[in-house]
Amino acid sequence: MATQGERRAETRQRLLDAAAELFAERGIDGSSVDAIAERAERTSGAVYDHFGGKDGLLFALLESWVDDVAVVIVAELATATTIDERVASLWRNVSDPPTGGGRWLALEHELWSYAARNEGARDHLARRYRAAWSGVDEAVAEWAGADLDHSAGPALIGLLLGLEMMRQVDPAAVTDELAIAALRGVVGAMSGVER
Amino acid sequence: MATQGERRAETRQRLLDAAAELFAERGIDGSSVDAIAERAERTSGAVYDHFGGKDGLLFALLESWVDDVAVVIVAELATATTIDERVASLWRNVSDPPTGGGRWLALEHELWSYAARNEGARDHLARRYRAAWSGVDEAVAEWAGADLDHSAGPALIGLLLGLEMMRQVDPAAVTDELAIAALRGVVGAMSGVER
DNA sequence: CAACTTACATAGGGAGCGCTATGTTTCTGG
DNA sequence: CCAGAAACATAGCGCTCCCTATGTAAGTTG
Repeated sequence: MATQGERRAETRQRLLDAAAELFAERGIDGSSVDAIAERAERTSGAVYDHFGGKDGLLFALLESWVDDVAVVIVAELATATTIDERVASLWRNVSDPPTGGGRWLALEHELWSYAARNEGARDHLARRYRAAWSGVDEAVAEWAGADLDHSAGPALIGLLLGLEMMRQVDPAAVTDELAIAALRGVVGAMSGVER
Repeated sequence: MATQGERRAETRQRLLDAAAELFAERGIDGSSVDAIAERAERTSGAVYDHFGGKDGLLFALLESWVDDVAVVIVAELATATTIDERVASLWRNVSDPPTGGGRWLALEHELWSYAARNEGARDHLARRYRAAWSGVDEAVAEWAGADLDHSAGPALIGLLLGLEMMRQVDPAAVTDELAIAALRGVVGAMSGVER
């Protein structure tokens, strides 16, 4: 048999995966602790022992999952050389993300809605986004080879999210070319290369 | 006494207003029918008589509320003359909307999450956004005085939504100047005026 | 003004929820 | 090998939710 530590680690991961799936599918409020435990092939007792409750599970999910995605994106960005390639890389990671099986945006929406009503979740979300902004700012400043007129982070991340939302409504309406053109337009506007 | 028609109309509006407030505050799942009715100073019986249930109330809310906002935005857009003014007008209507008391985005998020799990709501949302896109496309083509390289609707609406999301995380990070610069960048990229 | 209808209120059933208290099995340290 | 702890399972309490069935008062119609 496995050690207790191994058993515990696997149960933890199973619960996190199950929660991510169910939150995206049915919403946070729509996912009962029992349903999450059942999908993880455990029972609710395990959830309470590991995370103390539904909120604890949500916060733990937020931590683990964001770290995973950030690593992949940064790695792929480093291989691109032109601005178009970099922007395309960003867009690809949003429109066809490496993890989460396309339910990424659904979960993100759930977290937003939840954060709007929960201070702890709000702080979590704010930290995540501020970190992402400053990462983007550094990268864009480097590409542009100059200081920025405006912070590019909020505008670029916002556009990425907004484009993906629109693509969700109608995939045909947001082609890759359109997305890349729009993203390039914002990069240009923030770095002041035009006009 | 008022006529039955008047009574009915007022109850309907009270219920819609109460639902919009509560959905934004506590989420759709977090708002019970009884709580909505109580805020409207009615009882749950009135909700079921008027809308047949929670879903019916949500759909009715969607119809009425979108129409209201669209009218205001189109009217204000008509008074602007330069592209910057028009873009600023769009942004102002998103960042400081005429109705809903700032809870606009919270309700929008709720609807998105709900639509992800409900086909009827998904169709509603798609219709709304497609209408908004084509409206924006027509307007931008007219401003630019030329055909567009890409459909500007999805990119512009997406950026507006995304910027407002970022502003929600940190109001100081998304100044009006930044938002307008980014929006202008996208308009330029879609109409192909640069490069 | 009586019969009818409309508009909403009231009461409660049935189901599901989060969480706690406690039981059972598996591992670990001496 | 055996106490004790750790990891999870089980049972059930108290609450809330959506919805239906039914009651009642006000308005409408002939």
